[in-house]
Formats: sequence, C-alpha cells, structure tokens
Amino acid sequence: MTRQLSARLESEHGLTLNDFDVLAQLAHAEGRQLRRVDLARSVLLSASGITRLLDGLERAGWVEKGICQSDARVTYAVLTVAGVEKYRAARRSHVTDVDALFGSRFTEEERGALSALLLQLLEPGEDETPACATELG
Amino acid sequence: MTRQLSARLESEHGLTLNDFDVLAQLAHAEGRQLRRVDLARSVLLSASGITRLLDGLERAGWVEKGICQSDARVTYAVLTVAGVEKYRAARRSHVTDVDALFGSRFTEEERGALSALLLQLLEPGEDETPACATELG
DNA sequence: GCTATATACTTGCGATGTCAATGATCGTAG
DNA sequence: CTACGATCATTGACATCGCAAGTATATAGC
Repeated sequence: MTRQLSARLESEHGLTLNDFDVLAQLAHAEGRQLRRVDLARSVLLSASGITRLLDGLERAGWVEKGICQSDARVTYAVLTVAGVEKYRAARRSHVTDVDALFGSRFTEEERGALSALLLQLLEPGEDETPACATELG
Repeated sequence: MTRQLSARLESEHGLTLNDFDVLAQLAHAEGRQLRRVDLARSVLLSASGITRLLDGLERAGWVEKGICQSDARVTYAVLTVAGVEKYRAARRSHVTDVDALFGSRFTEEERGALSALLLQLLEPGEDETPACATELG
C-alpha cells in the first residue's frame, strides 16, 4: 500500500511520500517553518536524510532556508508561497487515494480505534524517552 | 522502532529485518522451502529484491537453491540445517526485543484488537485483487 | 577567558530498494 | 508442432536512506 500511494504521488505531483509528509508538516507549523532536527523527528528520518530531502524541495522552489536569530547553528526550513500551493494540490488527490485504500476496509469506528492504538506507539516509553529514541534491553 | 529492531538484529546476528523475515517464512513453510515469487509476496519485496536478498543468505550458507520438477522456471529457496539454527537463535532475542517495545505499550486485549485491525489490510480489496496489487482510482 | 562537551547540520560511503530490460520456460490456440 | 503471450528469475542503472565523520556553534565548568 505504501508503494501504491508513493507511486501515485510521484506520478501525479512528482513528490515522494516523504516529500509530501515534509510539506504537510511545514504547512501546519507555526509560521510555516520548522527546525531541520524537529522536522527529521516528525517524519521519522535521520538528520542526513532531511538535508538531502530538503535539497530537492529547495531546488524545486517549494522550501527555502531561514536563519535563527538566537542560535546560529540552526537553519529553518521555510515553506514558500509556491510550496503552499504545491501542498494544497497534492493534498487533494492524496487524501482521496488514502480514503480509497483505507476507507473501504474500515468503518468509522474501526478507524478511530486503529488511530488510538497506533498513537500509543508515539508515547514515551517506560524510561521516559520518546519511542523513537528508546534503547532496547 | 523499525530502525531499533533492525539495528539490534544486525548487531547481534548480522541479519536485516528482511533477512529475518525470509528465514522465518521458510522455517514455517512446508518442506522448509518456498518459490521465490511467493516469498517475495509474503515479505512485501519485489522479485529482484528477493534475488539480491537471497544472494546474501546463500553466501552465508543459510539458504540454498532447489529445482522444481514440474516447472523449470521456478527456483525454490530452501532453508539449510545451518539456516534453521540461525533462525532459532535470532528468533529468541528478536521476540524479546519486540516484546520490550510493544508489550509495554499495549495490554493483551489491545494487542488482539490491533492485530485484528491490521489483518484487514491484507484482505482482498473491493475489486477482489490482493491489497498489495490493488490499483488506485 | 579558555577548554570540554553537546548540538545542528553537511558530506562520503555503503547497503538496499525499485524499475526496465533480458533470457528461459510454460500453456495454449491455431 | 509451432507461434505467441504470460510467468519466473536475474541483472544493470538509478535513487534513497542511514551511519560515521567532519565543521560550526552553543553552553558549562574552571
């Protein structure tokens, strides 16, 4: 299903699933910008992965770099006007595709239950660190 | 979480998550062997992905090729004795790791509910083709 | 003020996945 | 029995991702 959604997004809008995810995160963020580290965490990519992904989005003109006044180490990823447009266009067809795959398989109630269960995976583990940073053993 | 489990399996046993998945499928298969196409489908990989993955397992001596009497096109992937041993060893620590990540987040009942919901994704879609082959739109 | 440690980001490299093209074999229709 | 389309497997070209290492900046301790 991931491959299908990815192929669709790719052929219709020239975006990978991760590209779209990043655009979505930025579109909903305060000031349409996010630190690259935070972005990496929220789309489950490594720091280097974000650098390369944003390279592409910057070349396309959908994202640009922004500096941070208080900390010269950080660079913001900022959604451009063109980026907002791109996101809106891609979002329309993408939610349709997701609905076609998930909507037909689950009732409204089941979707709610599944969502709640999966959300538990994002909660901090027993050692109080975020799930994606939890050490095993 | 995928990265964690993968890293663990890699460092402890020299296996990727897909390697382990293939070993598991073969270990539970009739005669410890499977056609490469079927194997590809069950671990959600492409045909070429399976070829390259099995190359590695064959070099390690855990899997070997088997011919098919009735159809010369197909090659079986057969688990060797060493492969069975490898699987048993890896399985022990892997289920422990999975338990550590999922067990602490869900109750017995929640695990059952989550499992049932996710299983629905594998069922045939409305057009009667398997989920992973369903065409969108 | 200076050194030590931590964090943000980038880059080189290796591993792994997909796609497209190819070769071999099978089933079947004429 | 031959030709054609479908299926199984492999290979090469290409893209993506993560880790490790390197650079720059920030923060804390002396």
